[in-house]
Amino acid sequence: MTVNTQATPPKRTPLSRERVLRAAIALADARGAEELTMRKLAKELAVEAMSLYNHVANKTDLLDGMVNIVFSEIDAPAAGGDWKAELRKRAASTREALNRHRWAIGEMEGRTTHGPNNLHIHNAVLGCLRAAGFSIEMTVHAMSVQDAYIYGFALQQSDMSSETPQDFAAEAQRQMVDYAEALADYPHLVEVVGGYVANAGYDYNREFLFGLDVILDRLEQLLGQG
Amino acid sequence: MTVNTQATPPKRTPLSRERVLRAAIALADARGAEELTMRKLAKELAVEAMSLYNHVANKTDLLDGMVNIVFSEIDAPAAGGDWKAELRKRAASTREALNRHRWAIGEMEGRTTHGPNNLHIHNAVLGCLRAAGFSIEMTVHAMSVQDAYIYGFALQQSDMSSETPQDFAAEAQRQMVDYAEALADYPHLVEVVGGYVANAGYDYNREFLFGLDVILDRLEQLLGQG
DNA sequence: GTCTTACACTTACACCGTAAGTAGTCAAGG
DNA sequence: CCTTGACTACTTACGGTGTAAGTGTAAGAC
Repeated sequence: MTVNTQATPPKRTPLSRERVLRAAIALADARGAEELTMRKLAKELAVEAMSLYNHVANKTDLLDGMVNIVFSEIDAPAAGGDWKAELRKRAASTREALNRHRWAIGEMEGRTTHGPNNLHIHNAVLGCLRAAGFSIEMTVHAMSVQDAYIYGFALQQSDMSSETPQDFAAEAQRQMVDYAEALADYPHLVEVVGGYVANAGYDYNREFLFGLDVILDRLEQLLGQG
Repeated sequence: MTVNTQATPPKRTPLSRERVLRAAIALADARGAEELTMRKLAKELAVEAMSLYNHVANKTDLLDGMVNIVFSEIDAPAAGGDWKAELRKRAASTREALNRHRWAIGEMEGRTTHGPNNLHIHNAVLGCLRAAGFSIEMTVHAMSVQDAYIYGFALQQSDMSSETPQDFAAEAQRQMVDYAEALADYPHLVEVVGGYVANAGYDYNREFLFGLDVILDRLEQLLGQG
């Protein structure tokens, strides 16, 4: 005899779109995008797969909702302050969000519908650039180059298995051995990856910020001379 | 009675890894990555699905082979010449290749094995930068920022349905109508997309080259002062 | 009490990648 | 000539996928 005297099995909290999306993100974070299936997600929620369809229209809608939540984790830049600092903050928080949710970068590709949080961030970036004094035309250029860099960097990072500089160095050394027979064809890869990265390691964050400042510094020059 | 007097049905050319990969690329180019299935590919080759496995180990191997072919379409930069021009050529040909094969950018994500053509290009880029006088450390930075930008730009472009500036302008105007009720929340998007892009259009190639020169020009400055 | 609405359930289907086994073709060795 | 053995294309089958369609039931409205 259980404590539960008042009928009904253990009393499960009801499903909701929010709960479904959160669980989906947790599952994708933990096990990767290809492991996110309607059946496995349902099991995680102690429910049958088809029940999910009472809260999301289909799997694409599920992914749209998940991506929208990821965008909510990005800091929108403020207009009128130190524009470079604001844009750096936005870039860093974007990278961090895409880093927390590795699957997201892949799911954004080819998506034609942009969620409200995505629009909100981009509106803020445009506002920040305009307030800094960029012309409309230059604002378009500036946002375009930043976005390409930020997402591209996240994409690159998702290609690499190793995370910390030490891991990366170890991985680089392992690959040097694996590919040994072919390395004669790639002398510069040997020099750079084998002779430098394998020792110094590769700090994603430092690397990201360096490239970001390459872009922001040049944009600042163009702003001054425009 | 056909001309074929010598027995055997129409005499089909035998399968080969090359033929399988080419057909797979053609199918993915024409109908998108998600339409590329072993069965549909087999049908395209007038063969049964399982026959493909005599020439590719599995679907991942198929995709690896396809990606490797895409990399073969990229111009490797020469070392010792005008390094900015060489790297511009490499960047442009990469963008063009990823543009011809929209599915490729998505299939490169998360792939840990790099094909020989990929290694060849990156070796050449490193060689070009080293010959231009960059330190090893700066060479790593320089390649990293360029790669992120190039792939990121391709990723962004794959998100947009429209191709030509005119198409883009039309699309922008259509979206302005669709989202009309929410636009009050995004004044800067309205200004830039509605007031400028919708009229002037958006030239991907011009945009790409502008951002690329932002990066290359700043790298040149850093080379001079380093 | 009855009716409506919401939502989780079951069943079913067409499609996927691919493991396993079968059969036809074609070149080399006798 | 026939035999053999290697290829390679075939058939069948399995467990997985997203989701259409229909069923059952519990809570709230009158």
